[in-house]
Order: sequence, then C-alpha cells, then structure tokens
Amino acid sequence: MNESDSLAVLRNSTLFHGLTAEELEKVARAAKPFTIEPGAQLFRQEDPAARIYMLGSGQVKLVQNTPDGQQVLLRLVGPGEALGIVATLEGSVYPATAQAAAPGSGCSWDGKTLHRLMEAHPRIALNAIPFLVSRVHELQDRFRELATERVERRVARLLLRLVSQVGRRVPDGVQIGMALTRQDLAEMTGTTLYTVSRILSQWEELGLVKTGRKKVLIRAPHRLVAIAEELPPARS
Amino acid sequence: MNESDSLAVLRNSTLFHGLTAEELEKVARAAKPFTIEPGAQLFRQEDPAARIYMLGSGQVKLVQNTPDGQQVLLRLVGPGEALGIVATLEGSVYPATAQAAAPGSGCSWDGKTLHRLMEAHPRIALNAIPFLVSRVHELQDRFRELATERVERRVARLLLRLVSQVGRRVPDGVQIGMALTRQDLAEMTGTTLYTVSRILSQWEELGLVKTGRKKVLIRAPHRLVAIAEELPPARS
DNA sequence: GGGCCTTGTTGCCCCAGCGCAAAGACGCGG
DNA sequence: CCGCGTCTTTGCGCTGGGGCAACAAGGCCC
Repeated sequence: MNESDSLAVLRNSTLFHGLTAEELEKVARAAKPFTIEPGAQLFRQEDPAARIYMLGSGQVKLVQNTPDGQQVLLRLVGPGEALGIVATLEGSVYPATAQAAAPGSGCSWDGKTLHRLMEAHPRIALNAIPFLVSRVHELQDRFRELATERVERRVARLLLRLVSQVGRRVPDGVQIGMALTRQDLAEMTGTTLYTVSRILSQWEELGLVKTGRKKVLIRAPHRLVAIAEELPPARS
Repeated sequence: MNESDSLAVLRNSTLFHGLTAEELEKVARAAKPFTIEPGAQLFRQEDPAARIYMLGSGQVKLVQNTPDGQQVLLRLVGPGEALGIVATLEGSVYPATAQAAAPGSGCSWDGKTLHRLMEAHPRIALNAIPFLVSRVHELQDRFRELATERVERRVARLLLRLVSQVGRRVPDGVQIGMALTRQDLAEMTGTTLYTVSRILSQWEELGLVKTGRKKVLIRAPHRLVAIAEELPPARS
C-alpha cells in the first residue's frame, strides 16, 4: 500500500468524490497506509477516536459490546467505505470495535488532519453528508425491523442484504462471500445463535438455502424475499 | 411568525450556528414561516421530501408506519431542532410522518434552496455533520438496547431520556412535559401498550412514579437509573 | 350533569424464542 | 490421519411478554 495505491482508493470512495486531481493528491499525501490481518483490530470500542480509516480492500466487522458481555454486530464495512468517521468527527471514543474478517488494506488520517481537510475542502463535508444520511436511514430501518418484526423475517432480510453487499454468483445460487458464524448472524438480527441455527435448518429442509460452517448459500432468493416481505400470519 | 421571529429561531439552532449576521438574514429571507396545531401533520411518510422544517416552538412526533399497520415512534423534535433534513438532502421521500403534539411554529425551506444555501455557505454543511453524527450515535445505542435489553430496562431508559429532553421540575418530582400515551411509550421502546401499562403500574406501586392520563411523573429518578443500568438478573 | 369517546388497567391464555446441555460435524495443524 | 478446538445442531423446558377482551377511569362537549 503505497501513495499511488492510496490515490486509487480515494478515487473510488464517495467521501472524496468530486475533488480535483491536485486536491486528491494532497489528501493522499496526508494519508497513512495500513494493512490488516483477519482477526486483528483496527481500533477497539472505548478507545479515543483518533483516526479515520478508509478501506481499500478486505472486510471489517463493526462490533459493539454491551456492559454485560453481549454483542451487537452493527455493520460490515467493505472496500471504498470508511470507518470511524462518526466518532472521529465527534471527537469522542469509538462506539464499537473494528475487527478484520479478511485480510485488507487501506489508509487513514488523524482527526485533526481530517478536520483541516474538511475546512479547506468543503466538498468533503458535502460528500460526508449523504454518507451519514444513508447511515441514519439504514439504522432507522433496522430499528423499525427490530421493533416490529419477528425473527424469521429479520434473518431473511439480513441474508438478502448480505447478498447485495457481498453476494457471489455460483452455479447453484448465490453465495455469501464472507465468513459469518451463526453467532454473527444472530448479533446482526438481535437474536441468539440457537434461533438462527434452527431457522437455517428449517430453510435448508425446504431447499431454500444450503449452509455450512461459516457459509450460507442462497438457492432460492425469491422465496427468501417472500418471507422477508410477507405480511405476518394473518390480520383481518 | 414573521421574518424577525425566523431570525431568532435560526440564531438558536445548531444548524445555522456560526453564520454571520448577513448570512443569517439571507437564510431567513429564504425561509417560509409556518404554524401548526396539535394533531396536524407537517408532512407524511412517503411524501416526496420537498421541504426541511425548523421548529421554533412546540413538539413534534416523528412516527414511522410499517406496511402492516404497526408504528414506531422514531423521535421527538423540540424547539431549535430541524425535521426532514435527512430525507430532503437525500432527495427521496420522508421516511416518517411528522405530527405536532403541541401547538408550534417555525420556518421551512425547500430542498433546492437548502442545497443552494449549503453550497454558498459551507459552514451550514459543516454544522449539519455533528447533527447527523449524533443521530447515528443515538440510533446505534437504541438499536443495541432493543437487541439486547429487556423491556423494563428500555422503558426505564426512555423515561430518563424524556426527563432530560422535556422534564419539568415539580414539587414532588420531575414531570414529563409532554402528552404521551402508553401507546406512544410502547412505540418508542419497541413493545406493546399492555406491557408498558403493566410496568408503570408496578412502578407506581413501588412509589417510583405517579402516572395519569398521558402523564408520567417521576418521583425517584435514582431508582429508575438503577433499573436502567442494573446488570440483568444474575450471571455468574 | 350526562353521555360519549379516548385512554388506561388487568386477568387470562398462549407461544415465540431463549438458553442450557449434550452430542455431532468440520477443518486445521502437527 | 489423528486430535483438538471451534462451530453447529437439536431436544427440552421455561418464561417474558404479546394480545384479546372486558372493564374502569378520565376528560370533553353539549
């Protein structure tokens, strides 16, 4: 990951979209490259939010721990996306731990530098807004889901979301292109690994999916959509 | 609500904080004032997001409806806060309905105007960021709560949040300064009005709160904090 | 003051989903 | 190819809380 790699990453990011070539170069020069191995952490929850990271390649899980030892998987971050923006701009602590799920690389800036860059190039601030807006939107949706829908539907939705994020076409369906345990899936849907396991077993029996260790293959996406969208059992 | 009222509203808002007097005036001139009666709606879910509203006085509920008729109360908006920013910036539809809970007034801008103002005065965009950031943060917290905590704790937290938002000291405690039905409380915590009612009854028996029609009075905030923070039943 | 409508309470039943425990299955490293 | 650690499945019992129904209590309007 050298400076010209950084440049390539920046060009593909929404955050720095629309900057002139010179501006981009300036941003790239201020960047510090990094690489990360699976299982390693970019930052930990409660650490002071010092840096913002932009992922060039790889997959990172954002996990929030509760005081009593439970976990919530807030979001998966893929190439071209940034981590720690929210906390770094706020100047507080990271609200979650960022753990690599696949080997990755990218570059980072410290909070001060980012602020300086934003003040100097308002375009960046303007770009950050749609990003934040879409986060708000997504969180609102997930909140509503969690508040009103039963587990099976939430899991169906999750798989569909994963398909669109990291789905890979394979001969007999679409493979989730990422290693996720039942526990991970449970943390993303606000349930337990037991329940996820049971639901997947049931779907497997129906020929809807094919599961394996940390693997899920969707064979009949449309039927999953039916489960995700269907109105609850009946309600005159 | 005339133009100078608008100016006063703007001055108290975070969104337009730090603008020069002239800039503020320009923004105020572009604003359209409004007043609203309890029960009336500023906008409805699924309407194209045409305008952004800034509340000068009053209280507005942001309610999201699910396809099958359930509801989620996303947030309460008070004086100085803005509504519809997210949707208007995104240029999509309002993700929720904004309904007044008390008589109010304020001013509004259409999406194009706001965009123009932001481009011309990047300060506004920079101001919008902390606002959005705090929304993301809050939603993440509520998401985690909903995913990992049981109802009683969530209700306790909600009341505490309401106290800090709209609490009014009265002789024998703190009054929630806003009319909220059990249904409203349920929609904010992702549960049902029955459960909320039962919990409040129980707390009333313990002398923790005093409830009435659309009224909640907290008599012992510290004990509510204990419920909100306490670790679950036991876990060796 | 009386009627009506909205909001709140509570008993009852029921079930989705939690969580333990114990037994597989997978796959890596040696 | 074996062993061990990690991940997954499944049976079982239990309970939090959902939801109906019926009733009570406010509050508002005429």
